Amino acid sequence: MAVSIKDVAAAAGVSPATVSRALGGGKVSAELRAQVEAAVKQTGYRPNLSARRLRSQEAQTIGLIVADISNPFFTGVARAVEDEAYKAGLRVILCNTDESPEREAMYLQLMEEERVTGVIFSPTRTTVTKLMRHEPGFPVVLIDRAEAGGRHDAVVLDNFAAAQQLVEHLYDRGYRRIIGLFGNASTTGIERHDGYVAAMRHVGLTPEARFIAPSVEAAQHEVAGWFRANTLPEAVIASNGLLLMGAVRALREAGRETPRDLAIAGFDNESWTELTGPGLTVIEQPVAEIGRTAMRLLLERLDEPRAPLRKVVLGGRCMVRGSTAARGAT
Amino acid sequence: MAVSIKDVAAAAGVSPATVSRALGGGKVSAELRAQVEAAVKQTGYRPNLSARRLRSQEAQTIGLIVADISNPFFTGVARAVEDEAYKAGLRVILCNTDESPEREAMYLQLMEEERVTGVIFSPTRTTVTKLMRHEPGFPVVLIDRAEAGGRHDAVVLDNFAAAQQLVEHLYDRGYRRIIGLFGNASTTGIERHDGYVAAMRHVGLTPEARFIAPSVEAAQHEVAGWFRANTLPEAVIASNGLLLMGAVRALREAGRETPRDLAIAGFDNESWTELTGPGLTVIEQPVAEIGRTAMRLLLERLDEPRAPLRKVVLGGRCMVRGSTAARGAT
DNA sequence: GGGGGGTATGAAAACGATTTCAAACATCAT
DNA sequence: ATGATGTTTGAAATCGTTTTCATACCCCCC
Repeated sequence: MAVSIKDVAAAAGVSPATVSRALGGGKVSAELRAQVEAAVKQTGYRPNLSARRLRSQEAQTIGLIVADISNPFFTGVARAVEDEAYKAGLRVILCNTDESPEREAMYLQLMEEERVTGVIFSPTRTTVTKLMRHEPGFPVVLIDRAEAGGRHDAVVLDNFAAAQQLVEHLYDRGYRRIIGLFGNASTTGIERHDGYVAAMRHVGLTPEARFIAPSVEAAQHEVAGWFRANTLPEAVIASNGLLLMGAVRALREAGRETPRDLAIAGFDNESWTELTGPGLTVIEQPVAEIGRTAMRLLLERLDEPRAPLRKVVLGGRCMVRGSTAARGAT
Repeated sequence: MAVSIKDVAAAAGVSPATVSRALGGGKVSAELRAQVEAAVKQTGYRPNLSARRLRSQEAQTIGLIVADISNPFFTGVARAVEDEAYKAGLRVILCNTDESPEREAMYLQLMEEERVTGVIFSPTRTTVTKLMRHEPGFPVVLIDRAEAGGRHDAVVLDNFAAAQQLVEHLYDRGYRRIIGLFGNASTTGIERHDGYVAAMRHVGLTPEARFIAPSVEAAQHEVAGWFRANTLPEAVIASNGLLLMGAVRALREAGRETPRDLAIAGFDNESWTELTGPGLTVIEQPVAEIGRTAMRLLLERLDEPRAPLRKVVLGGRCMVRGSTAARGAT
């Protein structure tokens, strides 16, 4: 069917071995190399990657398994990972799990069957514990979410400190009754919750936390409930971009405004947070840096499989905008 | 190294052929099948996809090459494609070109080397003409953007009609001086431009179109220029989500408001368009439907390679929001 | 009881590349 | 001139599957 290395060899009047060497950068006389290149051009030869991988036993491919491809945080990370991988001569298989443990398991198995070189992975809480049992046949670098035990390299945000920052900022601006909204699928939700609780206690306030599904709808429903029940707090902290959007939607639907009726702060500096109302105060994550670091950790791990585990913790930056203006200033 | 089908065969006391048949759904006695399954479990066997693909000559994999993975339009399409592919037992390799013809060429070549079953592709204008020369070794379904000549199946929005709709809507609301902002990388920009011009002429207005790079920054810069030069129109139509965001940003930076100072309408019903200012009037594209249809066309093409070409044109829906409230109503 | 027809199984070929190994040849020092 | 050494090339083995082909077996019917 398609043209194989044998056809090229025949056309160039050399052996398949020589063609392989000429294309793979081996030692070949300039004369034969030219013949081979001409033959390649003439026949329109394209190497068969399956055959190459089978024989050489290296896939030159990494898997990138993210929880939600429509979340700007992950697309940002993906972009950085892809750029770095490309520089290192590696291909990337991008997989989207939608926070579903079943799909995570499916993709991890697929990665084994593809015999990938390594995997960068943002697991759900469910899988993170399961990962510790069955050891896959490739190194794994966790991003965004890490295990407590820490059996894999990881790069994460300093979630505890970031949540603290938000609480302190709101406290400084005069807000006292502050509810925290956290995603229940990931470990980041827990860490941010812990930072929130610690900071609240530290300034002498009573923490009120809600763990909900990581979706716009769940957050919107939760916050809308506060309006209906007339139990609106002074401020809300949303643990990620989806929850943040849900909170904003609920506010708009109720015909209210931030910060007059409810101060809002959250995570993920998505481009729309700048454009809604007076702008939303958020923690900006160093997205590209996370992707680059994950790739670097993976490459180093491949180089040195027995090196000690490493967990890189990056700091977030608080972008203050109008949604947390000083209380009563309006 | 890893456990192969021979190891399983040895463990089960059968031949490799039998193992292959047992796993592949061939005819095997219940007894042996049970032995094989036990052996698979015991040895932890995972088939090697490279070997399988090499021998069976079918990749069971499609490539999905999109122009911008951080654009919600494409993530929406990708999600639908992935779901459908999964149902059909196909894997998906997702590639992001960032509207770069070089990366497009690179990925198309990669797809050839992977010997993929087929490709779904949103090409730049540059590549769409080049595609017509070199015929790749797999069927291609174009999405979002199609060739004029039409050598490949395609599924696109009715861009002409959608742009018309926006112009008519703005005209009805009392706006007269309407500038159109179009992306210069894709064929959609051209089609939307044509619809805009036709509709403007039809109602007796003078079209004023600008072709710019498909980025937030380019649009922001363009619109900001209008403020500086004091040549602000009454309304602007932005040809996609990025340009729309640029226009909104420029407006905010100038401290102005929509629709009082400038009416805004555009394409792509991204979730933030609902949350900014009084909401933005946009054309909603049937994202999931586009993905599903593309996958269906591809499967049908694989089934019937010689069937006549098909181009599916889907209609958009106009979501009217506050950014195009009747002129002077405020 | 012997031949025909189907079925389950295994041996071996094949997929398309890389890599090992050996052979051929050139180079150079003795 | 001879042997040692190194370099370039080709023949053949190999990677882990699937698939073809042959074989052995069973069942049934005449």
